[in-house]
Amino acid sequence: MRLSTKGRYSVTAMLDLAIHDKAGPVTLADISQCQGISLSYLEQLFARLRKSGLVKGVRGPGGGYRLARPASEISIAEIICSVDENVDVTHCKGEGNCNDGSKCLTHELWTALSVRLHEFLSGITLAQFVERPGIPELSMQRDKMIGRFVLAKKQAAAINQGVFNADNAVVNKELVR
Amino acid sequence: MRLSTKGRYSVTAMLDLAIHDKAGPVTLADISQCQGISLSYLEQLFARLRKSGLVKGVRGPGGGYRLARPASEISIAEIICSVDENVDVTHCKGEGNCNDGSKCLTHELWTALSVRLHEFLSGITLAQFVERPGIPELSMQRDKMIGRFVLAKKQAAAINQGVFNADNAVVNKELVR
DNA sequence: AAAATTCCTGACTAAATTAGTAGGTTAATA
DNA sequence: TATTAACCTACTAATTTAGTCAGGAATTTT
Repeated sequence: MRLSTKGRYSVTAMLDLAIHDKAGPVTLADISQCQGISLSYLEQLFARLRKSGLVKGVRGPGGGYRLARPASEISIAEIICSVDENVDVTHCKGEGNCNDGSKCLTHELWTALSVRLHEFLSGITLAQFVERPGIPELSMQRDKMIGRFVLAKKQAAAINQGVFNADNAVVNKELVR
Repeated sequence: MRLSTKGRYSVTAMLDLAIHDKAGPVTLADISQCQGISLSYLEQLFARLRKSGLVKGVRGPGGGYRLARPASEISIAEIICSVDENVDVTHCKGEGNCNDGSKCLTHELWTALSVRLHEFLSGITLAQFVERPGIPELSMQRDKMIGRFVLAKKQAAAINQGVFNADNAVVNKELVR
């Protein structure tokens, strides 16, 4: 599992979509302006997100992109994996013979870590972020300044606990079998 | 927080050091051979690890690198951060005005995620990995095939100097075979 | 003391990835 | 029909990654 700027851009863009999900599609031009990423580069990223079934494109005026599924069913791990094609980590192409004929030990250890990391990010959904206290208000404030008019009440009502609860701590402790 | 090949190389190399910690220093040439990374590139990575106080270099014949602290006190997060200098994520240099004058919302959300990820990796130590069942045995098996008889060599040298008493000799004998 | 071994440093190069550009087409709306 | 915005392909520039080279400096063995 890799974590580069590509993944970061995608996650933040998806967050943008999640925040405005109920207000309709979000254009890439808006995201481009708000986050300082070039439009065409965004298009490349969204082409992958679309192929992975994470977003749906809506053409024509008033169109844009929206989440293909509820934000509560889209994990951070999914987003990152869809844009960062996973590279071969091992150098031995899974044949298991790294220079000395025996199984490569440290590579296996790294793989184990990578799996745990993936599990961790799989447990975090877009919804958990968007529903954090204060976020809906901030979102509205920004939209106002830009000129986007979006929903008001429903989001404001969606205030509950913070993003991360005790679940993650459990994952952490289970790391070493 | 970033997670690139640089971080992966460093973590796997540090795992190698942790595994052989009791047998003495590990040379970069060995790691280079075992993991298929170039020696000079490893030297670059280890220069940073050393500056971060994670490893200690031992010069001269029989030298190499070893952990500066017990493996139980070195986290994966530390290793990754020491080689991957953190880039400015926000594009607004912390001034808080991303294009529209208001605070950049999605960037903050990303930062929140990044913090949690860091916490997650900070909770994982090298020792937790190395001490998994079966690992020490595998490690020794591999060393045998490569032709490293580090422990035996060190032990012999130590006995010549009269360091080991009978009890230690027994303990180390078990380690070798 | 000499030789072998290994760390350490800096400058340089090739490959890969990232980021951005340009120029279109298709589909939906007004 | 004109406009909007997704969608697509190919190309380019910038940056990062990975590796190379050459030359020390420190330390142990012989």
